[in-house]
This record gives sequence, structure tokens and C-alpha cells, in this order.
Amino acid sequence: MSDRPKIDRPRGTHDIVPAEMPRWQHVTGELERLCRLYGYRRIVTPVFEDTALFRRTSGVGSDVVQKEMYTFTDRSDRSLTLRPEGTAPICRAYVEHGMHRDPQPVKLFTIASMYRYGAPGRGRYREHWQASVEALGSDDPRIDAELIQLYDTLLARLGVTRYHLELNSIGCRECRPAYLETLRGWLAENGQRLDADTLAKAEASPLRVFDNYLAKPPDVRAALAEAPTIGESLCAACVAHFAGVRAALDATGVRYTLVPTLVRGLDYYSRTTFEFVGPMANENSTITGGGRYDYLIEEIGGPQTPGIGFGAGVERLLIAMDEEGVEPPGDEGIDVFVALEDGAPRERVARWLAELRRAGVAAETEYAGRSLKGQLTQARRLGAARVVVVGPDSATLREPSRPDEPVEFDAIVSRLSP
RNA sequence: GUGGCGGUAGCUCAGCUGGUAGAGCCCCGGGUUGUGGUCCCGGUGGUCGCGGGUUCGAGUCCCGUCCGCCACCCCA
Repeated sequence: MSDRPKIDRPRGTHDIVPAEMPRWQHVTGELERLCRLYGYRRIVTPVFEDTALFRRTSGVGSDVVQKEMYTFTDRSDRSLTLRPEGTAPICRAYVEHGMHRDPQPVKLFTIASMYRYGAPGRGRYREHWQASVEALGSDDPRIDAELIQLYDTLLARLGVTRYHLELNSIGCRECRPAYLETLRGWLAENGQRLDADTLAKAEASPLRVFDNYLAKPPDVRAALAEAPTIGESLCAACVAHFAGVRAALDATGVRYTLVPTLVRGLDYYSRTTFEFVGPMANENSTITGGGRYDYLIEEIGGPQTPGIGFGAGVERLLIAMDEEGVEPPGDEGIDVFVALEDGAPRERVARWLAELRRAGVAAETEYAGRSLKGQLTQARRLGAARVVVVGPDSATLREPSRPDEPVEFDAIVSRLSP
């Protein structure tokens, strides 16, 4: 260690070190596999976007825009923001590349880092990874169900069983304004039965008065239980749509809980909303949140296009797997370790390694000056299936549960190649 | 952002009411062994998060700060 001051990673960020990579890739690999099976194609968008993209779509009143965005100006005074969520950028790309002229629906997904300036904690990061899966250009309720079922299948594939799915519909342009009127009226009449926290919500974002329902004082809960809910105030079209979603979920055996007060934190949502809630003890247990956003694309200047999607937190999914005791896959071992005795011909070894690797054999040798015993330990750590011990003039091939086998130098590469 | 708890070796932690730092694991070497396991012996490694203060003396007490965790808020 030097005497220079040590530099740590920024608050709320984390490294994904090699030891964690098998777990990580297990999750992302399974997701990629399912996306392919369900017809979602991969897209990659920039880490930062025009700030207006998020201000317009998330809503200026949202927590994200209010206090969580990493916004900065570049050297040309453009206001840019590190993406806090994945949906708006994908919709932006959809419009920008004219994907509305492609055959619909357009199914897209990405696995990307997201940035939110908030208080960090377990499963709560300022930079976290999220799978965003989005189906654009269809308002068929069955695609809602299919998307939800995709994630449900992912959990099953990953061995997560302790979770539940919360489902609701928050209506459309037709029924939500009327509902909001009704709700505002009720809140005004019943203000004296509510606490300060709830009243503040009533002022800023009436739909969210039901947030964190369980933590509210009992009398406030009792009052809110009588309040009209969006889920019970839908117009005929939304009722039909929601019934279609549920029927399709039932048909594929996806279990859900209806939560008539479930709303989302971003303004762009309409109709179907859902959250997968995992087994974490604390309040960070939402592993996936999503919903339909039928007005988002026109909001950013595109043609009227319905859409639905979800954001699935990778770290929270990994925690959910941990909490269930899911055995993570181990590291893949190498094929051959070339151990060196004193006097081993290093140049020839270098040539053998190059030839083996050219033949597709994962091969490794000693570079740390270890003793032979240390090298054999190292070979075991690397998961080497076979070890060749090279002396000055000859070599010995060692394989588990087989007698040692002398190998001529000239025969080594062919003996070890497939 | 507010409140609570915590930061000692790469990891998990011990260190009593202040007296100048330890264990296990890991890593390296040696021995044993059937040359990758086991067991035994030895070794490397720490400005006790950082900065101030109190004190003859601070890992230990006080203040600040950073980081982590928990609760609130909200979300992935």
C-alpha cells in the first residue's frame, strides 16, 4: 500500500467483481433467453439523454424529477440527465428511428444501468442495473398478460418462489379525470380524518394518497378504506381491457393480487399497472414495477402509440435469490493447467499455450513464481480438468482418477487438443 | 433529505471501565501424503474509515466528516 490517499467508489454505487459474475450472468443470460423466446429484441440507448425527455414523461411532480435526477450541463450548455429509468429512452429511440413504420408491435428490451440520486441502502443504489422490457404499438390486453407472464417465468426459472404480483388498472384519459374529481371531492370532505402526510399527498398528487397505506395510523387507514379507488372507477373500455388482462393471466396460470390503490410513481402510466414484490424484509422489496403507457410516445412528439413494459431491478432479483437460498452457479473451470518444474522450457510452453488456445482449449500456466505444490493448488482453484507437469526434458499428464501419463514434448499439443 | 445503529488485516470478527493490535478464513513457503485432498509448522499482510479535540497516553472518550445498514419517504 502506498501513502497516497485511497479513493473509494462513489456513494451508492457498486462493483460487480468477477466472483459475482456467474450469478450475474445467470440472471441476465436467463432474461436474454426468455426475451428471445418471447420475441423481444435487444436495444442499447445512451446513458444520458436530453433532460426534457424525463421531465416531460415522468412528470415534473414525480419524485424522480423532483429530487433524484443526475442532471448536468455539458460544455455547450445542453442540459443532460443520466437516465433514471429505461422506458422513455426506448420510446424516444422508437420514434427517432421510425419504428412506428415497422410491423407492430415492436418488442424491445435492454439491460442497462440507471441513475437515481436517493438515500442508498440494501437493494437501493444510485447506480443500479435494470432490465427494461417494452412492447410498443399494441393495446391488446393479452400482450400485457404476456409481458407479465414473461417476468413470472423468469422468476420461476431462477428459483424465486417467495413473491407476489400486485395488479391494478389506473384508467385512461376518459375515466381518470372524472375519478380524480371524485377523489378530490372526497379528500376535501374527509380532510379532518387524515394525517398531515396524507394531506400533503392530496395536495401534490391525489392518486398517491394511498401510497404506503400499511404504515399510516389506523384511523387514517380506516378513513382511506372508504375513499373511492381508481381501480373501482374505470370507464367501460378500461374495465373491458382490464378484464382481458386478467383473463389472459388466468389462462396462463399467473397468480396475482388485485390492489385497487396501486399506482406508479411516474406520470406516463395508464391502464394496467403491476409490481412484483419479493421476499426482502425491508421496504425495498419491489423487484419489478411496470405498466401500460398509452400516451408516452405522443408526449415526446411521436404518433399515438400504446405501449407497456416493466423495469426489473437486477440487484433486487439477486437479493431475492439469496433470500431463497438459490444455489448460484459456480465459475467455469479451465481445460488445462501447465505446471512448471525447475528447468522447464518456458518458450516452448508459451508456444504450446498459444497452439492450445488456437485449438479452443482454455489453458493457463504459472506466472507468480509458485512452488510446484502451489501450482497444483492454483490449478485446482482454476478448476483445471487436466494438469501437465513440465520438467526440463519431459512432461507428465495428470487427470483425475487416472494414472499419470508421460508425454513427449512433441506430443503435448495434440494430446491435449480435442 | 430527517432520525437511529455501525465502520479494526483481502473476508468474518474479537479487543472489558483509555496503557501503544489479535483469531479464523484467504494468500505464500516448508513438512506429511499417492505431486491438486487432509493434517502439522512457519510467514506476508493493519496510518484501527478520514480529520480535529481531550489526555502523560486514544481502536477505546468528545466533535466533525465520509461510507454502510435500518426506519421514514419513495422506488428497481
